[in-house]
Amino acid sequence: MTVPTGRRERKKAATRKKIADVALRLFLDRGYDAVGIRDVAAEADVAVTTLFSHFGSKEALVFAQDEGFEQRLTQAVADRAPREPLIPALRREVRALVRHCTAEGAAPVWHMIEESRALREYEESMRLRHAESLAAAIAAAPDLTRTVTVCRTIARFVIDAYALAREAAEPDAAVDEIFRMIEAAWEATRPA
Amino acid sequence: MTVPTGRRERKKAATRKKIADVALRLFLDRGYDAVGIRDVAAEADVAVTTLFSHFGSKEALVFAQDEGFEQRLTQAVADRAPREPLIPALRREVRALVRHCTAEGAAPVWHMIEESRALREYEESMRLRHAESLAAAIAAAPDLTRTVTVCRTIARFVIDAYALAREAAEPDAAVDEIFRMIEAAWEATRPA
DNA sequence: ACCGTAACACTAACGGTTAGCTCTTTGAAA
DNA sequence: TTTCAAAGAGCTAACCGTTAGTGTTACGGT
Repeated sequence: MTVPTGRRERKKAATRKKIADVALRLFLDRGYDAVGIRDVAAEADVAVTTLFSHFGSKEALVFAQDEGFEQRLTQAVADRAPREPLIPALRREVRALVRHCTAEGAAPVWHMIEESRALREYEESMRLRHAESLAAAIAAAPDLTRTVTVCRTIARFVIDAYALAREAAEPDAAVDEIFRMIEAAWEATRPA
Repeated sequence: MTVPTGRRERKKAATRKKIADVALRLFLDRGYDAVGIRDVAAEADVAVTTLFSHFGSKEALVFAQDEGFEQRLTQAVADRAPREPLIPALRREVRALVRHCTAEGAAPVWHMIEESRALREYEESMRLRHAESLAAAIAAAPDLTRTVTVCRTIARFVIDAYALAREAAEPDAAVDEIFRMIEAAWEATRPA
């Protein structure tokens, strides 16, 4: 076992962070499409291949910050207080996530994402992965006995709520409105 | 106004069809990733630029067949019998769509789609567009008075149902199970 | 018969991504 | 301490999807 004080890991993390920071700065500065991978690599003073060893694609550079998004949702399910109902816990977490990305400073980034088709597609694909994780977390909760299909369905609905509320004129109200629907859908699956 | 008997249009349609057919054959034969755009163009005896004037991307070649998917959903909403409730009409249509693509002959194509990351992402993106169209159709129905957010939410749920049922072990049963949830969600939004 | 234009073709390039190989650093076994 | 294997990083060169630029042909409306 290696003690977590690796110097390698620190260097690697530093390189990764530097690339992500440089990339975001350039993208916001000149526009996502106007900045090439080679530009980012040059400005971060790394080789193109190094950049791709840290990030799977150009789009991934933009979403490097919001890692843990996935974890927050699954933990909201797993870390509930005993017997706390599922849907309110998820609503609370989704509201927090929506607030986080409709906050002041985040506006330029989300604007950029909506502008670029590639970034939109990448985020949609990310959301699906998150939905799968969430479905697994719901299925694993010992106090919730539902079919696999129900778990996957509710997970998708929750992710939809996040996506839709973010785009709504009044995000908080939209979260409430959509979660009333999700609550009803969940209740309809209560086993006899 | 032009009479629809143009020879040009027939030729164009023939070229388009030939490209799509050749592409699908090659993809199923050698695998999606192993076949390049230049291969398809050469085999269909057209220039690469011609191919791209008919199809927006390599992925679009695969989905050339299922055009009208979008229309079927929006028409299921618009063409309801007077006072026919929304959700059963949508369930009927979704069931038909799911059956259509879980039928015998379609299996190799869907297998190919699930294998390729690019194709999966493309289809997800397509589904989102379909959800937006469906939301517009629901919002435009004169007998359904709901907020914009509710319309968009229900539309997403319906598209989710389609996607999830397709992957389920028993697609028909999954459609029923998910639509019970959607029905409940929709009822919860009934105005006082 | 004539003209405008839509379809198609060709070349060349751009930009994301990867393969192949080398060099250096680092952590740990000998 | 010395040595070694592996991981990080680099370079070159290429592949592949996609597009711009520029003609050329053939059809349809007048």
